[in-house]
Amino acid sequence: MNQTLQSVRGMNDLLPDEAEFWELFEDTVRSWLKAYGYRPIRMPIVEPTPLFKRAIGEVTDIVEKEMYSFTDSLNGEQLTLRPEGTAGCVRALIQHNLAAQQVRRLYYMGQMFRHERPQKGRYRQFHQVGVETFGLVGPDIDAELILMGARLWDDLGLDGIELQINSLGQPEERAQHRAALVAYFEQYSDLLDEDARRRLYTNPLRILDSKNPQLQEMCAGAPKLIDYLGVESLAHFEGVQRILCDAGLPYTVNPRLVRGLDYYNLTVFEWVTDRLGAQGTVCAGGRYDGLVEQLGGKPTPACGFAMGIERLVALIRDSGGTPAPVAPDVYLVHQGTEAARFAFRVAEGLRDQGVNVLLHCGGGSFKSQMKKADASGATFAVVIGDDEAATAEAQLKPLREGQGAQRKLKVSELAAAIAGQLIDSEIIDEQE
RNA sequence: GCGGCAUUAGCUCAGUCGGUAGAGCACUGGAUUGUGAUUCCAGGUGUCACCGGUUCGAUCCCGGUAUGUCGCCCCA
Repeated sequence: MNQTLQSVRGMNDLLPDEAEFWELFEDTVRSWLKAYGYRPIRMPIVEPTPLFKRAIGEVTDIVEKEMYSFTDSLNGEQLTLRPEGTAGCVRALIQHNLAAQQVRRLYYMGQMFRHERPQKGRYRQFHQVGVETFGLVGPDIDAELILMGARLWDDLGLDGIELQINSLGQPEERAQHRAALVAYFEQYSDLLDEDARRRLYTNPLRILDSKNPQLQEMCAGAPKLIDYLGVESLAHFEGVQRILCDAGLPYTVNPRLVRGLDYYNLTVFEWVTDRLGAQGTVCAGGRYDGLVEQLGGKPTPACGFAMGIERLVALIRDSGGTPAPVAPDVYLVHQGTEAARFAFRVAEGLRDQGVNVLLHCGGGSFKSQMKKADASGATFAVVIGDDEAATAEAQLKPLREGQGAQRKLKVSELAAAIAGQLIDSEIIDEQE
């Protein structure tokens, strides 16, 4: 195997079986979004590096060590392959003044790039569906975004995905809590392990997640974020929960749920499964009211989430979802010079009438062509030799059970006969 | 970025106590020269991931690299 001709580590090819699966997933996602009135937007994969530094935060792991950043050698611009979609979406919103046009609900799907060590469910090029809303203060829209998730899991036939929610409050509330938390941990600095010491000033909230049992005991008494939330923040959080309760959607309030990106405030949520090992989060999001202004736009409240497509597709696969491969209606078998010329006309004529035709190419005996017809999964073989070509006829041979014997038909009758039998067999399928 | 495990035919895998390898599936051809799926016959495939070391000799032992996988970090 030639080492130089491999895909980049963590960036994978999707072969036809897998790609068909993805198309099915994408179809489901699009009709789900349409049901909620969301409209598509497509942003570039490459954006100016400062966009992500300003949006995500200079001191986050993503910006510090995971971004594919480079200098355009032709003009010296600092560019980055997008590590997430929200920043670019907000940039587009501001640049085209979409908020003024009452565009409030948007979605996109596409690849993102983070230079992490690849693992199952975590790749350097990965794909997200992003859903963003602008100009809506919530909590109704927060709850809508959460409820949408539940419907999608249902549409995809998935269960066992659990909802966790939390409120991060406003930045000043969070800052007060963080200061109190650091002060608390400093009191017990002799108890902190190496890991916790490192996080004390970078990410003190993560200390609460420590698996060290001694630390867990001490953490139980640590200041809680919810005690630092003001009246308005609490009311917002309660408003979200009320709608979730009204909808009968079960959830867990996880006070330790935080986000890896700096721009979130108030509502945050995650949909989590225990079936994907270490990468259990399939969908996560929350409110980011300050981001639009932070990036130079007019103050605009916003809320959204992102789903990991690789993770969701893996879940669907694991739960046994394997779609039937896409098969043509007809495999067109032909032999002879005149038959070959005629076959092209027949194939195009059938396609004109809505029949999916795989035209045999490359010659070979009838026998070998029939083998390929069978392997293609086609419902029918249409067989044309020079005899048929001479009389503008074709043999219509059913390849599957219960569809009768081979018939010789005028080419002009072919499409109708195929359509008729396809409908008949669908009725039979439904009765079964 | 850190640690554990793995890497043999297109796919799934077996195997050699160190003497350069096999099965199933798939593929190709044939069973009276124009017809698939079942059956029968025949056929081919691999630098045993890559680079180096030990050895008379390595796919098997050792080291490094690459890729995957599990966990950590972090995250969708």
